[in-house]
Amino acid sequence: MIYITIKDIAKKLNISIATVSRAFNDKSDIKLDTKNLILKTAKEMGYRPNPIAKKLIQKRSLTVGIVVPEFLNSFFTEVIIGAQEVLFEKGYQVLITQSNENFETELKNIKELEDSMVDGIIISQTSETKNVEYYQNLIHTGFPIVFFNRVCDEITASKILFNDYKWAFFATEHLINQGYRNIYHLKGKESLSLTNDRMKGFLDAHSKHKLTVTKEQIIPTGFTIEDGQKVALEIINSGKIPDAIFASNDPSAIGAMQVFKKNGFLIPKDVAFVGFTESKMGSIIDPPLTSVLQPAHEIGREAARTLIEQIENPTTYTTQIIVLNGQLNCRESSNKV
Amino acid sequence: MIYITIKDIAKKLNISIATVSRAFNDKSDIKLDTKNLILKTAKEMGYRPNPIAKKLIQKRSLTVGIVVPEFLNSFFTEVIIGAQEVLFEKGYQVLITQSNENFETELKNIKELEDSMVDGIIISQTSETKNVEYYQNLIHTGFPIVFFNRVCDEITASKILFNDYKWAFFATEHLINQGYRNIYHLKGKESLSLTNDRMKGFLDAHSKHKLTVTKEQIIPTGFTIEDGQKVALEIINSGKIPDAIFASNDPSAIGAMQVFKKNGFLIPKDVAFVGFTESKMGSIIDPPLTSVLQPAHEIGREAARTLIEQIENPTTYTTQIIVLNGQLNCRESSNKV
DNA sequence: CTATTTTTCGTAAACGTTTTCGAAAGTCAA
DNA sequence: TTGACTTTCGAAAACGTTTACGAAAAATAG
Repeated sequence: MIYITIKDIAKKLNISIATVSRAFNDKSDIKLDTKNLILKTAKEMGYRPNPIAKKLIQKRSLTVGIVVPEFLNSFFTEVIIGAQEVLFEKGYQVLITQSNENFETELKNIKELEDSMVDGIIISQTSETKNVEYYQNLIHTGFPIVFFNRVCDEITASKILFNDYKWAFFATEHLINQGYRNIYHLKGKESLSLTNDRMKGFLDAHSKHKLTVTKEQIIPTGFTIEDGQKVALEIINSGKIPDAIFASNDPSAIGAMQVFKKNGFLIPKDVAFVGFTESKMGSIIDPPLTSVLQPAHEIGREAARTLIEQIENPTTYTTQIIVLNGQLNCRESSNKV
Repeated sequence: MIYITIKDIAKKLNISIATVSRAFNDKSDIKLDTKNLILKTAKEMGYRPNPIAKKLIQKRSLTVGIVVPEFLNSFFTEVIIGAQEVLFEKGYQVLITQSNENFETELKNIKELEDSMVDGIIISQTSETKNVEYYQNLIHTGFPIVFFNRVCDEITASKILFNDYKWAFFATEHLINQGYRNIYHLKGKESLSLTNDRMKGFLDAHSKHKLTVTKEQIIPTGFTIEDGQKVALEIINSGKIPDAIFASNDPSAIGAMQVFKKNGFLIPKDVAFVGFTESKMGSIIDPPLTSVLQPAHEIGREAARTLIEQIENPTTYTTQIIVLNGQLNCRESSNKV
């Protein structure tokens, strides 16, 4: 690879490299004629500005990191796509890492991103995140960071959120309105605020309709299909069968539903299912899964926008909490009749 | 952000920056004592080497680009994960772009990656790729590039392949062995070699069993769920119903199967289905979809390995064609009886 | 036509590294 | 002690940009 530099252009035109540089940066102190001449010959010579040299002198990497628990899940993929859209448009490169639901990997990713000198980070934490100290130090130094979806209450930083309480409430109320009375909730890991928000929505929907909830209706679970399968087996083996299950995400709902189906239960006649954070999978299974649609794409875009704002206005910027709206998509899996 | 540089360390220890640099690069011409002293104080001062400066002087970006048609599809996501694993380990950063099955976007991505001065590119082309000129020029300049999965025959470069012919043959033969006789093939876009390979496998399996294939058994289709749905409707409306469908990928198989189910056909009694490039979706639908498993993860790793080899041995490297093995996972969707 | 302002450009430093070259210091044998 | 190596280090250039500063040239005012 042989690269053309501004030096080559300068030499060819018998001008200084400063002038060539000015031509490319829309500076005012250059004559239009020379600017055009430079741009023209640069094009002819096949010049491409070296972004690395630019980054070095400007002391900005024009790179941001994204940390997600995993990206086989279509929700996170959608978020990433949305974020990339606005980041690319603004000239940022994107480094994507996954923590595999492991807190140490998450921290390792963060540190590697720091070593890569990213200008900022967008992150959805693992369900194992306990130690928030590292984040608080980072934020304290003014490092731009935006959280989304999986967030810790203790951390004060910009966050792109979803009203988990409200939509869990609606989802539960939907089941109640359909006539289901013995509803189980598969709740996620304790450390995440969304876990408690969704559970609170579940509980308050019951309260509103004067229904009591017993302790055994609430079952801690993980976020994977396998977690759902495991918990479903336990429920079936216990002999106490609910008439509906509200899972705190789609994969666990799908896993549970699979097992119930396999064991001869009719969906939704015997047991109804509602998921959360609608996934493509949910709509192709049989019966299609009722779920809360999160605006994943918009979450990504909003996170990117917020992060860029923070990066480009380090002094004036103040943290933002943005709550986006969702939608309950009712499908067959929760249709009593 | 205030960064510590080797200058700061040099000043503090009253030595030259050259020596500090040597300490970090395992150079031989430095005394062990001074090296240890430097590393120790560097750590104390919180020094982090600036990767951008390093890249500039070494004239390597230590970055590679990946171009995929989309990454909502779990196959490509898996490939990316595999590739990232080995690339990260070797110190490379990864820039991921998607072409949205659009050739112009694909080319735009390539050019942007070039502008980012990536050291190499891993790519799976869109099904619309027609003009191979740009690639041939690129390859001719010695630019490291590895193709996988979606590949053009006309391009001579390193490729990580799958034996599409063989596995399409096996998949078809499986249907024939099950007793299906009127099998339709949903084939993909012409421009991809895998399209023809899979079709040839389909045809040859029929020949082997002395079955003739009529023209209407082969239907050109796209690669999405929607494409599958559309073509299924057309088939149903035509009134000529096959007893099995071999699609050239999972989403189109899934889309078609959905429509047949909705129209009252029993799977696999009335119509059997076989997909290709096994996806997570295929295993959770009802009935589970028979499909050819491609070693996506390994494809990614192999592509990365090959690319790195090419980047790091520009003179001695010769192009490699690597064919990986797969597996036919027979599930309910193609189980006669 | 001179004085002043404005426009346009070149010089040189800077960004944080790596690396070549040569010099100083240390080691060893005789 | 001398000479010949060997080890260890520093000075300085280089990578390809941007930009502060000042000078030259052009434009304007009087």
